[in-house]
Amino acid sequence: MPELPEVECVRRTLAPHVMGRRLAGVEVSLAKVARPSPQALSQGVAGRLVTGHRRHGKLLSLELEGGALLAVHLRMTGQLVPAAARPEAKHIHAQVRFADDGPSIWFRDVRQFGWLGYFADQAELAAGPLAGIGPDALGLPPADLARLLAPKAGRIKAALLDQRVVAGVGNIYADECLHRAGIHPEARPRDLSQAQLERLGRELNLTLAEAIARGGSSVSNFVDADGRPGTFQETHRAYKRTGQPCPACGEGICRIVVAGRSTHFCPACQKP
DNA sequence: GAATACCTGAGC
DNA sequence: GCTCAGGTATTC
Repeated sequence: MPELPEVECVRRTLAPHVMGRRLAGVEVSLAKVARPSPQALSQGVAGRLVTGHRRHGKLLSLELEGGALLAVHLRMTGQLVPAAARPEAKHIHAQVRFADDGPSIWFRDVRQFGWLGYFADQAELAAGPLAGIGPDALGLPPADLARLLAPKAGRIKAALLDQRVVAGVGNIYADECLHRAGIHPEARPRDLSQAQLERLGRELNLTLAEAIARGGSSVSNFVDADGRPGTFQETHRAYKRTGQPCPACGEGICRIVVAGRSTHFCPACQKP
């Protein structure tokens, strides 16, 4: 968290705050959040217009005049908040400033895992944070997901969380789409049918699209770039619902650990 | 492919 | 005061 839907919501709400504005620099108060360094980040972006915005998996990037990019990874608790949202003063590690002296964008991150980076062009981004990353999960044809998963010998949940297989799925949406597809999180993709894997692909697409429509899941401190939380957590069927009834059959939701991650599933709907 | 490190705050 | 939360790089 934030995962693909939350990053997508940040992208969409951030756009009106930054598009067409000229950057002045980035003031960094915690050096490790700046890549490759606070100086290189600030000098790299300074003077450039923001001309576009993209997302690949959980990585957000602003396209700058001349082909350079300002990329942001929110990791666990990162937030991008415009000054208008009156962010809490604590845990703000960087301020993205604009030449028009208008409102800055603040980078806030309680756990300090997230980062902002300057990349000279798409190739540098592709060779860096996007190296080895699989196709974006949003809109991925179910047959493609099935083909990517089919040869995997490990647990299906581990494969979904592996960004090299498919980009953007984290713990919440892995549990949610496995529940909707009726697949046990410890199942091995290799042992599943083509039909089961394609159903998973369809459910993943539906889950991500619904989550985006509801502004994402706010399970810890997630807010979009307008400071607003999402509501998709209200419709979670498995994630963090240990002991509560499965919405499909009424059985109690179970919690186990898979791939080192807390995992929630219905023992009746998701038989091994 | 699994364990560990990185972090801080929430909840016991 | 302890455990847990979890995305990803690193290390076994």
